[in-house]
Amino acid sequence: MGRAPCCDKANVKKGPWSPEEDEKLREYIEKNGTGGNWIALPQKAGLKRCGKSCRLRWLNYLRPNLKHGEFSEDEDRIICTLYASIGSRWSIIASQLPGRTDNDIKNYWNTKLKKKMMGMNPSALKKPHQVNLSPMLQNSTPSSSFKNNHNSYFQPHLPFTGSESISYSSLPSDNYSTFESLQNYQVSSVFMETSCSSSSDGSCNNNQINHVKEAELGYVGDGTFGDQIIGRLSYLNSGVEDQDTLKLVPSNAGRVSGVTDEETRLWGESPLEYGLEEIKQLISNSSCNNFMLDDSKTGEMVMYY
DNA sequence: AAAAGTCGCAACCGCAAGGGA
DNA sequence: CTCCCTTGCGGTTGCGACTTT
Repeated sequence: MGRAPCCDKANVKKGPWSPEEDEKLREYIEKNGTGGNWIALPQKAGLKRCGKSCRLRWLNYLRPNLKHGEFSEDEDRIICTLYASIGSRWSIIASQLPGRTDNDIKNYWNTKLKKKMMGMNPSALKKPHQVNLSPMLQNSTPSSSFKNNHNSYFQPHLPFTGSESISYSSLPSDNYSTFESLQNYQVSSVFMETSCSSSSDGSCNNNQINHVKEAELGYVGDGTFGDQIIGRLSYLNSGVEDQDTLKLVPSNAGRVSGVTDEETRLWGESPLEYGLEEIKQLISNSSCNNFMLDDSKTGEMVMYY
């Protein structure tokens, strides 16, 4: 027995939306809202469309304040940096680009930006596959493990609370060429501000301060500069659990020109500290060398390469 | 001028998660 | 606790527009 269809396929129209349908949908939602039920909406709005289709059309095209047209250099950089950090999690990426939808960004990445960034290195665009990160973490000697400021080594799961800051300062270093040199990283803030979301649900969590409940940290890369210590934060936020990704950057990193104060505010010290060359390298690393966290695994950390 | 190839975007599909009954 | 419904997400497809041969 198959999965129940979300709507009566025989009686719904598919394909491109006509201006009349757009108008009906826009008018209905502006007057009544979505009513929290997309499935029932098309019938109420007098549309012969699947609820999912209505939702998609509204979120990706009709919703107010959507930006259409060319992506700016800044947007390019944000997309590239985030893609290198978290992979194809378009909704998260979209949440950092007001007015852009996940679908927009996904299409833009797949059709233009990927080629723009990686034009000279097509082999870097092959599909990632998974490797298990656990052995790498387990086999790390103490000298190359991450220490927090209580002198304990990080495990893939490291619960912590409050505003404790994390720093890695015990390792020797005068260059960035080795794993050992991943030092002086710190979480610039464990109280992170989230920007207004433009993700496909259309919701908007303006400037909420989320209290970190738990962090999962892992080392991402092969030990060369451009690698990342990347992690995931769970928040305690008035009963609402949410997650975000953090990236630890060298505390002595300089600012990259062109990074706005607004971006810095949104991101603290993190991803936008990269210039285009570093981004390119990160993309290359994340799909060839290749490391992306798979958050579907919790007991052990998994990477793609 | 026409056919073939490529590109870009909108839309669809199916799975997983969330949440209420 | 389980089931079922709805939503959200990311991958994929379809197709019109444009370019090349």
